[in-house]
Order: sequence, then C-alpha cells, then structure tokens
Amino acid sequence: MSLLAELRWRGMLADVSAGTEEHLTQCRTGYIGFDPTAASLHVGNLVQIMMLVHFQRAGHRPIALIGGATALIGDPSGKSEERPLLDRQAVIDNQQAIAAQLARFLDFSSGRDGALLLNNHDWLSSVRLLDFLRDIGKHVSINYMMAKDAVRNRLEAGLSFTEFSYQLLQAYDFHYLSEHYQCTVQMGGADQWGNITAGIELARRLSGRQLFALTSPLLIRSDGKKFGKSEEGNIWLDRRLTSPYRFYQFWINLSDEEAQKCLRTFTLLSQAEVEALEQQHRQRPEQRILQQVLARDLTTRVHSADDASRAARTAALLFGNGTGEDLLQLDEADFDMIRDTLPHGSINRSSLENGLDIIRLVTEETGFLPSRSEARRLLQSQGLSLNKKPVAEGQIVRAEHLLHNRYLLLQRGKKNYFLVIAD
RNA sequence: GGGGAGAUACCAAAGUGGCCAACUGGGCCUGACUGUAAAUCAGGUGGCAUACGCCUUCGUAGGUUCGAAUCCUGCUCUCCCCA
Repeated sequence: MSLLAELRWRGMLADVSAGTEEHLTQCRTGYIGFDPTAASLHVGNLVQIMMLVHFQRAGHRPIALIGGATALIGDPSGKSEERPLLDRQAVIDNQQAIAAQLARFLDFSSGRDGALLLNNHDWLSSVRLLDFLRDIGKHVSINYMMAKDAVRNRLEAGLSFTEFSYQLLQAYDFHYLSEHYQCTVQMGGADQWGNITAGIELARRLSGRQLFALTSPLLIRSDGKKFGKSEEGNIWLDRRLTSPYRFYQFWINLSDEEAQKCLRTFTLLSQAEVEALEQQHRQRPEQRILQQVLARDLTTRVHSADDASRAARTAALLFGNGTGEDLLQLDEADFDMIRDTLPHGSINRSSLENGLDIIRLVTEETGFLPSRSEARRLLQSQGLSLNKKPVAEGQIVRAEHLLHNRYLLLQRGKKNYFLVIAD
C-alpha cells in the first residue's frame, strides 16, 4: 500500500501538495520538525512520530529534526498571543531529552532508508544576519508572509518581529535539508501548512527545486477540545512527568469515538485488524476492547511491555471489583505491585493508633488533596472513599482500617486512586 | 512625538462607592444514569473555620473615605488612531 493510501484510511491526511503522490512512487527523504519547547514530547507529538514511522515503513528515509534553533524563536502558529522566550539552557536540556525519545520510534540503522536525527541549531546558529537578509529575505515578500493564517490571526493581539520571522527560519530549514540531504518532503500537523509551504516557495526561488508537503489533521476530542490534555494537563511520554499507569489510564478513558480514531492513528494494526476489533467492540461495548488494545499497545511502545502489564493488572484490581469486601481479597503481593504504579504517600503508623480525622489524613498527612476546603467539599458531595467505601465528614481513621496492616486505599471520585502506606 | 481605549479569578466577560469572594458563559471537580463510554441532568469551583465568622484577591504602589474592584495620583504593560 502506498504511503498516501495508508495515511488516508487511517484518517491521518489533511493537506497534500500538488504532485506528491507521483513524487512518492520512488524512494524519497522527508522530515518533520520537533521544537524542544518542553522537557518531553507528549501524546500530541506522537501523531507526527507515527507519520515518520509510516514514511519509513513505506520505504522512504525519515529525518527527525530537532528545532534547537527555532525553539529559541517561538512558533506563533496556533498561538493566540506572544510567548515569552525560552531560556537557552532549558532548550539545550530539552533537546537532549527529546532526541532520546525520538530515537525509540524510528530505525536509525544505516541502510538507504535509515532514519536521521538532526538539529537545526547546527546550521541556523552560524547564519550571519546580513547574509540571511540578502540571500534569503530578499526572496520572500512581506505580503506573502502576512497572508499566512498564523500571522493574520495575530495582527490584533500583537506579534513580535521575532515570532513573525519564524516561518522564514522553518522555510530555510526545508531548503537547507533539500540541498544537503536530498530531502524533498516535509510533513507535520495541519497548523504547520503555512510554514511548510513557505519552505516550498523559498526553495523554488532559491534553487528551482520542487518540494512537497503533506499534513495530518489536528487531533481533537469529540467535544472539540484539544487532544492529549487531561485534568492534570499534558500527557507526557516521560515517565517522570506522566507515570506509565496514568499514561495507560489516559487511553482506557477515551470515549468509543476517540478510541476508534486513535487506534488508526497511533497503532500499526492493519485495516482488517482494526475493523475486526471494532466489530468485537460493538458486540460487547462494556468490555472496552478498543481502549484496552490501545492502552496496551501504546504503553508497551512508549514505556515497556512490563509497564503495560503492571498498569493493566493494577487497573483490573482497582476497577474489576466493586465493593470494599472484594478489596479484602487482594493479597499483599497485589498491594506491593499497586504501590509502585499508583500515586502514593506514607504516614506514621502511630498517628493512626490514636485515630486521625479523615480531612487531616487526605491533606497535610499525605498530600492527596491540596486543601482542607477541597476535602470538605468532596466529603459533602460523597466524592471521597476509603477502601472503596464512601466516607462521611468527621470520619476517624484508625489502625484497624489498614489493609494487611499496612495500606489505606483512598479515592477521589471513581477514577483517582491514592495509596497510603503506613510505616 | 501627539491623541484615545484598556488591565477583574483557569479562560472569556459583567460589575463604576456599601446588597462583591465578586453576575454570566466555557473549562474543571463531584454526584445520578452507564460500559472506567457518549449524551443528559444536579451540585460545586480563593484560603481557614463544625459553625457565627475571619483572612487574602479585581495590573502595581500610594491616597481620599466610616467604607473602594469601583473615586484620585504615580508607575508598569497592552491595543487603536495620528505624526
């Protein structure tokens, strides 16, 4: 199956520049840029990573470009207002972390289609201002740059020259890669279309070379909100920022519609396999097969098979049994596993001997909830449970509440668990 | 350089001397219903306090007043128009 056909059935194709289909009938080189604006990539970036993966599987050579230089400038695309500049050292730290993450997903072996990892800081940092203005700037009109959506949308709110110039840097990258790496295709999210076509235009004027573009639709949730953000913010690929368990739960909690889309976008399952799973799901929706497969597959690829099994077993223990009685069936080994996957806090056993008010337990003693008011509100709305039983205001927690003489299982609402370990 | 408008809680946006911890919408949290789904409905959403209530918050620093998000002054920042 051709790359475009593959991306098309997966719903990963938004815009394609003229002639791309024909161009891709031969082995080509293509790139996607990742600006190191944070210490980790997140699930939103995973779409672009998968584009590169498909590109490589179709026999082409992918370049993952770290935007070490462009991150210092700031991309105005999709931003409603000017961003503060990132600290130089932060960008350096970020790019190392992100390079390591990217390396997990592509095959960097030396063959003809072996992936490359480059950093635009390597060439942009040494470009001299006057040279840039004379050699590059002269080929691009302000009128052209102003017409880009990313710029137009910002004319009211304000846009610094720095961010305005971003598209020129990205355009230069594309041109540079075409000169030095025979890179003829740039991919990215739909919001990058303006920046990408700027590169096509620049290369055409500078070298007469024809370059190509394809973009993926921006993933949005069924309610129209940005995908990959949950209550706590971004879902990161770094386990220190988003634990494997929470990462797993993120996928489990997707709606049916989202899960269908994500299965196509984020896994490498074939069309036949995806459709078979959807068929199964329709027969037994309560088993949440799509979500299970998705969570297992992604947690395995982003973290490890071991992390995925752990998360799955923990979830099965917590969500499988409804009542507090069942909880008593869990043995110590179960808890030993759970304590590594769930957020947890510890408490001094002696403070339980005398009895501890539930509010104190969940706030200052363990840090599960941020304030006493919050705790009180939850108690009043029946939203806080201890060992899977709702607790009321004024509840005193004692040593006999400890499971296996060691653990307390706290819950905010249905899905947010917190384990207290008594030492 | 000159003139005008503005800065309110996570976001948007009311409020123009006491009834304002601050209308409303979105978001978020919790509950009901369910399949750890969607849709829907209900409640909540600065901190401390069981509670009466107390404390901090309307760009920032002062001032007027019994009393200010609301009036005055300085400062910072943003947008618009003219040069």
